[in-house]
Amino acid sequence: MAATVLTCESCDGTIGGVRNRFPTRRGTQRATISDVAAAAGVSKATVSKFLGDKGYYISAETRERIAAAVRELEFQPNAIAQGLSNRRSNTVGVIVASITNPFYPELIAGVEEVIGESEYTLLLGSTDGRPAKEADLVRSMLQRQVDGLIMAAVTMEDEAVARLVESDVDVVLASRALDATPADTVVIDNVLGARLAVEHLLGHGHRRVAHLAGPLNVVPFRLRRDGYLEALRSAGLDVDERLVCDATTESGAAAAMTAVLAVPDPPTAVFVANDRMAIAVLEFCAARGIRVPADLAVVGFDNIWVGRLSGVGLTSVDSRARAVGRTAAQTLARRMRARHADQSVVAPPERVVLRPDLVVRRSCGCESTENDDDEIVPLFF
Amino acid sequence: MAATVLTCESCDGTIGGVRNRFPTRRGTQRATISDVAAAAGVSKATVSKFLGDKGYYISAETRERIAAAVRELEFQPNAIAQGLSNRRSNTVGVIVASITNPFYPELIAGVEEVIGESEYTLLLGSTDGRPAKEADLVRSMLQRQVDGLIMAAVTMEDEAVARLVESDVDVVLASRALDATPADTVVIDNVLGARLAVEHLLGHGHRRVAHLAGPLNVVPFRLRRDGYLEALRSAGLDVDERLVCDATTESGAAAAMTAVLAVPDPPTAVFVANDRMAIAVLEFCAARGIRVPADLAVVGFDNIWVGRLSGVGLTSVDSRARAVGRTAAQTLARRMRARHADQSVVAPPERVVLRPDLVVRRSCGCESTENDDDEIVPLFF
DNA sequence: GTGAAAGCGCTAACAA
DNA sequence: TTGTTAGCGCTTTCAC
Repeated sequence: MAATVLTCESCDGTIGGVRNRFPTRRGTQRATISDVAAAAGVSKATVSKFLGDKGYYISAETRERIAAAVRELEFQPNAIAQGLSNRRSNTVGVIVASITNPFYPELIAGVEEVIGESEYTLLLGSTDGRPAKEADLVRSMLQRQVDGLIMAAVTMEDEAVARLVESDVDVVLASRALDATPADTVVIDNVLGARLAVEHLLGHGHRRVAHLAGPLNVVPFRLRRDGYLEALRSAGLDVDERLVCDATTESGAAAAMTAVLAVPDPPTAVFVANDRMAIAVLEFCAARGIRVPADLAVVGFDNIWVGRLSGVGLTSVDSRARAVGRTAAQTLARRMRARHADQSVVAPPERVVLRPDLVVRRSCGCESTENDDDEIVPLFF
Repeated sequence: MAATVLTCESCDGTIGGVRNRFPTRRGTQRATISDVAAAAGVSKATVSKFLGDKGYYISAETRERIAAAVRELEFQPNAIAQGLSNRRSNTVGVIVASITNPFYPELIAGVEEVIGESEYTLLLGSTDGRPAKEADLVRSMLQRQVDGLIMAAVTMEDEAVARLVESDVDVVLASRALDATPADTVVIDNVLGARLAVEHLLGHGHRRVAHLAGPLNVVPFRLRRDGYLEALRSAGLDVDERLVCDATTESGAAAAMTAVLAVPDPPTAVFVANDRMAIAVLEFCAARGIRVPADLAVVGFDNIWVGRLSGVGLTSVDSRARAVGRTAAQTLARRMRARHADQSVVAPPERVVLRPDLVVRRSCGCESTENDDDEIVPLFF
């Protein structure tokens, strides 16, 4: 049972003449290491050694007495206090652009897969693509002394990111690399991914391929557009500026598509910079009676799970969210371990580039070749 | 610029005869309140007062000097230290069953919507439906001194939850209510939701309605099954046990459906306990050439966004994930505020029951009536 | 083997 | 208006 502090009427809430800042609080106070020490009849230091089991010698008898006290008082070490003393919080921050875009939960799950095994806990933040919120989150996480930070959403200026990377937290970028500053990075090859997509469409015989881009101040989107351009040029095709546009919302996507399709000699295919937009395009087509892929072939990017549903059948470039998350977490873990063990030798930054794959389904004009791998994942949760 | 600690060769890393535990660390040390105090030529206390701006009087001049020092040193208060001193971490934990089930990100987004405005940060955990992991997460969050906890996944024993609720953290249950112990709770009426679903199917003339249930040790799933049974009974129909079954994975769902459809006088409709499973059923039907809704009408539960895609068209009971998250966060915020302000008066626990709605689309046999509300949400992130 | 003491960075009560 | 001081709960050094 935890130490219960009773409301003590005779007591004036004073300790050594100085008023206690936290007189009597409602409920049950948590036991502290001092309580345990007192109960076991030893010093705090001994209890601490016992708890840390870092190879200190403690007599079997003392050991047993402490264990009993811990059990009795249901003692749980206060991680905040430990953190202050150790100068580490055992906590890693993960900043994503949007928790409701299925890409990110997948990435987070990858991070959890590896971090969850350790003693670390995840501090999560979602920026909704708002740079201000991103800055806020970074600040707040640094103040909370995260030991490491995975940034899967960076709209910040390169320079700000660089400052962060050079600070004394370990940072892994999981969305874009930095040109000037070397930093641990795990990304996919966005240019290649886009080329894969566009080349596939060209392979189907399309010559007028549009591109629905994301906001070009976000690096991966810019790279995807670059890949699109490259693919066209390598095929000896001219780029028609009117076929490249971006949109911000569902209705915006519809408007953009309307505009693109109104161009003389309209596109017969479109490469969309991410699946959420691609799906919006699919919906747009369904509503307008535009047949996919007969009238318009569509390829997306990210390969979120929705795309594989038989009613959707979206061909998409797999951006390996889970693998990115996993790799980023591994890189971070290695980094943190190194810092913990040794304070001077710094390994050079790692830059992992994962290879995206094109997952072919119906929307590009192929027969769905996919051998839909039955997931062994529980469906309830 | 932050205070840089240079590697000082002449210095023996000793302070007052006692060896410093953290000699010289790589990189830039963060400035502390003492650094600021020194730089501004005032005491720590004054700096603290300045930072907290809790209406302490500080001369304009001092104020300016401190501000300058803060700026100069890029001082960021250490939230861990603040937490230790204040006995609060300004952090709230959110435990969900699965981050990759779209229901939960939606709930989390709701929580963020209201918590994000405040100074609190989210500590996130996903249990994957594993009770052991759930227990671990709770422990770890308590050790990290979360000020509040939102539990959107409870497989724990009632009694354990009750102990938690009676502890000195504020807890809001967002998935099930407790029978014995009063506790802040935000849930939807699962029984009603299930009735809505089944009654709708009965309204379509179905008389043989199957139920694909979730694991019945999880309260909401049990309640949904109860609602299913109630609806049948109120309609004067017999319950055929063979039409009620559960499954664990995608292939399991397929097996369950195969079994159910093999029963003599097979069902013409099925009410599925959540959308992930319902979608698995839809996929199953598509693969087998079973037409939905002609051969089999399907209604799910949760109304995850995927259902509204034109290629899916899943009729489903909206479980108001976002609203639940938002409400839970508001309740929690109120609770934490109260605790912060006053330590004795305890408001009675709130129990909010949200009303689920049936969202009608094609899979039940209706013409899709849905007026698909263009979201004004950005599609990129 | 065990304990006393100092200190992690911050806050608040009280004195000046 | 500002400073002194005593913690918050824990870890580690160093002395016993």
